[in-house]
Amino acid sequence: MNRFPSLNEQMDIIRKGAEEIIPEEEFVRKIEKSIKTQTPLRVKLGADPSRPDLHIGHAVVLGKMREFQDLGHQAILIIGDFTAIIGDPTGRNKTRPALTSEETKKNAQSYFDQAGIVLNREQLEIRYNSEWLNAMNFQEVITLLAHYTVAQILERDDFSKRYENGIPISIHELMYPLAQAYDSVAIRSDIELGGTDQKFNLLVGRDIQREYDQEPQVILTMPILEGLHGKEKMSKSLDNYIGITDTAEDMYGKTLSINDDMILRYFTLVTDLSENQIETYKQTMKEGKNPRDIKHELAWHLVRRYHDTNAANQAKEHFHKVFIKKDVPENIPEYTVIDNEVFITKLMVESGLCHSGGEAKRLVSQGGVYINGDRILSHSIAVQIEDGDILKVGKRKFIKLRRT
RNA sequence: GGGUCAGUGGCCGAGUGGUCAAUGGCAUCAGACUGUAAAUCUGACGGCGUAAGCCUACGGUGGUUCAAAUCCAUCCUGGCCCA
Repeated sequence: MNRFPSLNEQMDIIRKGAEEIIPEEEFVRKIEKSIKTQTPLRVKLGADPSRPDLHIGHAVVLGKMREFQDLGHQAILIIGDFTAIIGDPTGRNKTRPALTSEETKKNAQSYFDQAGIVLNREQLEIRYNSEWLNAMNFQEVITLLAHYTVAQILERDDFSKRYENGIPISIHELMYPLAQAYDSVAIRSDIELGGTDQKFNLLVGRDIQREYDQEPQVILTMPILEGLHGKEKMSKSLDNYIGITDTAEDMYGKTLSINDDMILRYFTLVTDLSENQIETYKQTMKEGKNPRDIKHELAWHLVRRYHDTNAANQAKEHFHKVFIKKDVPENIPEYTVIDNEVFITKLMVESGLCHSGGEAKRLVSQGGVYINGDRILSHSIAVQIEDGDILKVGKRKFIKLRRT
């Protein structure tokens, strides 16, 4: 009785969507050994508690972790509560602000709540890296640092670029990869997952484990998911993301606004469909089916994964109603108007649809404001409001007006 | 410690005494076209005001001047060179 699937079955699942497995032969050997000895592999994933809002870009690597869980391996989520006081410099061109320990704790909880949507919480080992990093004394820190050289650290191109461009690098930032690498030693990880942007940090883990006489971990990198417009990576600050906790309607709608050429990539990286199913979609698209229709399928599957089938159906219906038939959505916020007549710009600001009068004025003169479907033509007029009137600003902001 | 250069709107980056709410690019927003795609085109893009106009902004503070993002002093932050 084997508790693990065969090598080939495992490899097929694990390779899906993965960017790199380094080194792959070593990984195959680990899997073989695991099957032979009936011992689960220890699979490490670091969570950065300084960014508590997860989006489906983060879920790419979480999904891979889940696949390892489903194959019977031991998932270990490292909450980087200690390393958060450094702040991962990856991809940054400036030093990150340090977090207080309270913020970190709060964020860690919220991270866990969201990651739990994708991961199997029952089979998850959660470790805080302050457990061992806080316990190190200065001598132990020196010992760790002595295993690495400045040249090795500066190989990382975001460091070297900053250095060349005269952008400051604090000493403590250089220690980040080593701290993260030490996590691998502390939990004796067999494999560590991460985005391709983590490749350097993950590789340092191998070196350091070797220095501490451990069998080095294998690393598996997942692609970084592009945001909705397909240019930059998905990120909250660029506002091109689909949040794990977004409503079903938002998820559906945002998915529909991605570029056509990202449809298959999204299928592979963010849905739980098999490669065969995805191949079928690829074929139908090749045969000339409107990509729009495939995108609707994608959106449906995405919502189904993060909510459920029912929510997916409702989101689809909602989308058709509001954006295809251009009806007014249900459940829109209400705002109570007191006066008989109000200036349109004032109303837009007071009801929270605009940040300032200037913005409101601009929107009106550009023809983006409607009451009950009629375009408002002048920003300097007062309008009569009836109970139940619908104010629409831009493509998707609605408010229902109430009279007392 | 010494020398030197720099810090401008969400970002990049012009401007070096008045015509500067500050050229230009990116991002963003609205409109047209569509499939809430993409590409393209048009326009907007500090706050308050229906408007005339007023207010706040060019690292901080203080000063010179009728007038400063622009000049001076000082402080903070960073780069580079020398020690």
